[in-house]
Amino acid sequence: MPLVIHNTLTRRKEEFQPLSPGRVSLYVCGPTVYDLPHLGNARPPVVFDVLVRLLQRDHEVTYVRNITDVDDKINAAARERGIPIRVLTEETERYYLDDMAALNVRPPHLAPRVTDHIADIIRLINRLVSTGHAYEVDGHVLFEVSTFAAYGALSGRSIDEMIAGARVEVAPYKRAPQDFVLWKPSDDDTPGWDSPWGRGRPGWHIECSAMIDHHLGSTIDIHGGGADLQFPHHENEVAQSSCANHGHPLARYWMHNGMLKVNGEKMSKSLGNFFTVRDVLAKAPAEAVRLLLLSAHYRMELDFSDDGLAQAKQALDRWYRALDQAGAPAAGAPDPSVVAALEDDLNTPEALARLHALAGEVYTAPDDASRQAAAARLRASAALLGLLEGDPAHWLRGGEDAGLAAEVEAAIAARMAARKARNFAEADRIRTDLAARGILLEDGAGGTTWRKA
RNA sequence: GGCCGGGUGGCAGAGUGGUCAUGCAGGGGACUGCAAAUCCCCGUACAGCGGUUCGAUUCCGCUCUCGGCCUCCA
Repeated sequence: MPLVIHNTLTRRKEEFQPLSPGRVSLYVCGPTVYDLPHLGNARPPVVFDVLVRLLQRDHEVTYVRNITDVDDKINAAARERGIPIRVLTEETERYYLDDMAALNVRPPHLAPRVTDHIADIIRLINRLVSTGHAYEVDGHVLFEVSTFAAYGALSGRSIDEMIAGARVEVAPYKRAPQDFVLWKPSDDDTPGWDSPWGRGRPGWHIECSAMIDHHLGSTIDIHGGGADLQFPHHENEVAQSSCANHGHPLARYWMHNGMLKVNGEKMSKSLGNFFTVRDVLAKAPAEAVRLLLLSAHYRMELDFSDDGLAQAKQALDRWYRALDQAGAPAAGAPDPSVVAALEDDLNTPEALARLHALAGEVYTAPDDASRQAAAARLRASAALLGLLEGDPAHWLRGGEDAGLAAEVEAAIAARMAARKARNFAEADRIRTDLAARGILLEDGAGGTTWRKA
């Protein structure tokens, strides 16, 4: 089955064909590092991590996710905290990478920083100025939107509509209200770099165009990001890059993930209704958080709730228990049904339903051999989603607390003896005591096993 | 106001022009000394109103409603 992707450019599903067979270039907009990432910020990395895992089965993937470390919000945050900008951005980048690692997001192949690409940005702007797509006014360089006929194609809006919207910033130096900044002057207290237009810093959108151009070339296969970036960010990227590259399209497939919501509203810094990834990791296992983020289709909105988190944990309990019962998992191949679900525009809910079916096969297997085969398929299938890669015993019984394990085993033995003697009051007392400490016993055909609640 | 995307059983959440999602919760049963786990069975769900059709939750139109973007945003 071929991979099918919903392309924002055409608003329909299309069969994915990379520009060069067997090779895929992917760019996803990364974080602006001024504050701890919230759960909504984690959705694109998790979603596109699954895409990369899927693509890597038969493609050589080059995945770039930038770090934006030049931005006015960064400047403001650093000023507020009274720390150097560099300290803030490095600290925040560290937090971001740690949080993503906790969510089992594999690092991208390249994670370029804007500060390392100022020269590329200046060169790109120069190309736009010299070809008449950008103009300089008082140290500002602006992109002249009217020079790009296809402007609005990605986000599906016309310039007329946007002007009618009248919320576009109308700065006196702009030739037209929809023109946007490529370069702006910096005062002495603001980070800046020397340029043909004086000391200044890049505008918001140009960085991505410059880094894509530098690392991946003029046309990439897939560009991803949050739906809220579709306009103006991605629209402006398209305009800049196309105009700087003789009309070559920036990306052939655009993918946008839906917003994470809290109580029906978009989770966002400005609304203040956000949970940082750290907040959430404090109350649920990281893998449950990852599962929750994959429990709705990536293009749909996803309402975050503690109940959803609890359900995700329950599902993992069931799956890990299946793996645990099957013994040491052998290497396996993913189940075709899971692959097919993911190849259908990353239908993770369907894939998760298949995982439940595979777990059922483990539980109903007639013999050890078929049970292990089913478990191997479950594990390999889940790995495409970045799930069930941990040790089942660790998930169910916790870390290497040998003392606890020995103690529980001793209690289980004592209970077994009481049961043999038909002293059920004593047996139940032992079980109840353990339950009070969060240890649950499960009597199976092969003896009694235990797990943490 | 303009543009875009949703409204599916108690909840979460896929999908389809004509017997099935799936998970959680709930009910019944099996197993068990009892639990837990697991297995089996169980729900006239597709916002409303029209239309197309032999047949629509699925296609079309309208209405209501929720959210996103249009300003920083993943």
